[in-house]
Amino acid sequence: MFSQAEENYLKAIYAFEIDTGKGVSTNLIAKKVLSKASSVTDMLQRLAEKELVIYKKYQGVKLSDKGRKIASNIVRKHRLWETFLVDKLHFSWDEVHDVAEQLEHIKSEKLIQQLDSFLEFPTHDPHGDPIPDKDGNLTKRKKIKLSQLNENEQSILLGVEDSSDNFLKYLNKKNISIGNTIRVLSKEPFDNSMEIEIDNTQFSITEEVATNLLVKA
Amino acid sequence: MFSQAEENYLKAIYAFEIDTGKGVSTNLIAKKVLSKASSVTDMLQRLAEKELVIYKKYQGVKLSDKGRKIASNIVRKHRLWETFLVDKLHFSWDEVHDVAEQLEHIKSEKLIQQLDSFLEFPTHDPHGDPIPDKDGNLTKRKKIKLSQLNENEQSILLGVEDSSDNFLKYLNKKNISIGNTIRVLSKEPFDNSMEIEIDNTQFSITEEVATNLLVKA
DNA sequence: TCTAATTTTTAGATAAGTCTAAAAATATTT
DNA sequence: AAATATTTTTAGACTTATCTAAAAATTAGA
Repeated sequence: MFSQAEENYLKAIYAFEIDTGKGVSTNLIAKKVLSKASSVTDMLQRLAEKELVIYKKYQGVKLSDKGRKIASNIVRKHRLWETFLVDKLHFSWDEVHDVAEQLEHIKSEKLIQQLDSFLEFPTHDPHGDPIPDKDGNLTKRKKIKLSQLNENEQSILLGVEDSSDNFLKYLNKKNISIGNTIRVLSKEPFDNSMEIEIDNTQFSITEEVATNLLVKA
Repeated sequence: MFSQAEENYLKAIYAFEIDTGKGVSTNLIAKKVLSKASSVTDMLQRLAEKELVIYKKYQGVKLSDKGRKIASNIVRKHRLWETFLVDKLHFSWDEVHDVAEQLEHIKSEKLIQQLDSFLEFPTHDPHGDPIPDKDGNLTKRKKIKLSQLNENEQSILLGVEDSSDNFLKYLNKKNISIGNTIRVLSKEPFDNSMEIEIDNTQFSITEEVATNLLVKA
């Protein structure tokens, strides 16, 4: 079995791997697990010895198949517990994270199996994130263009259609980033522009922009 | 907050205190938490510094009010989780212990509150043990004489009516001890003796014995 | 009651996980 | 491409929780 610390490091690496696909840097992990770079180096060396990660000094780290399986299983547990907390114990979705961080480390095959069944085999957690199955497979999440949302609907930004440098720079300037919740305040029928709100800030975007932003369906 | 190790020691002391009422010995704790006496001494000194226990060298240890509150709260969580596992996730009562040992250390006031409510405020766990309330109060458990059980019923031995030396020696010789599960195989109407089974061993006891054994009601 | 057995404590080690400070490697900038 | 800045690693230290072996205290027995 693995310690909670080990599991947290694997989970952090897993999260970054999904996003980027390449080796994850020491500093990035340090920020995620709230520790210092030197502690991360230590841990990566221990994880490498256990063959849970592939690690070369100064080159960042990747998960081994074994490591990835463990990581996805922790994410699975985390998201099932979040679902439990919201659906059964009436937590609001901003209260669940800390508790799920603890619950995800409980070790019992049967517990997770039964919980999954009790929750009727959910595929997504209350945030809309996919729940990996036992083998780590994720249900591809359906995304729609922001332009397809109606007034007063909101969703979460999952990606972009156009990843040109110019477009990304625009997003950066406007402080729009992956994970943001976007609410459509109003739509202008004559040019299909929309007023949106992100983090309590309101501004308008053109149709061009709205069709290039993908939000959770 | 307290570490899992600390919580486990407090829980162990709490369990013995309830039984005996006096200071708990180092060796007894060591056996309970599966560690060595020297480790226990270490931990007791740390717990004493935090004022969770009253500890004097070679004199055994008692819980402080603060320590008892923490301990009873862990027992509360343990038993609520056991109830959850059996009632909601369909665990059998012999499968729940290890998992509940882990779950009892999850830290969240709200979680326990909501779980308690979700389970409809149970007063006893699946083994019939009382679930302490937030303030550590236990619902006194109802006990009945073994002689009141009918054929094919079973229960758990909770105590004795007659604690004379002779009777206790008899119980010892027959290998009957607190916590044993006793099943009534048959009752003899003419002398009220009964055939019972304990730990897969069958033997008969007189009415006298059966009326002096208290089992869970 | 004095000796022997048992229990408990101390002393010193070890492993996991963390830290700070300094050294080494890599990346950036002019 | 050299100098500077940043990132990463190493070295050494600390804390928690554990252990073994030996010493000290208590308990039990002849």
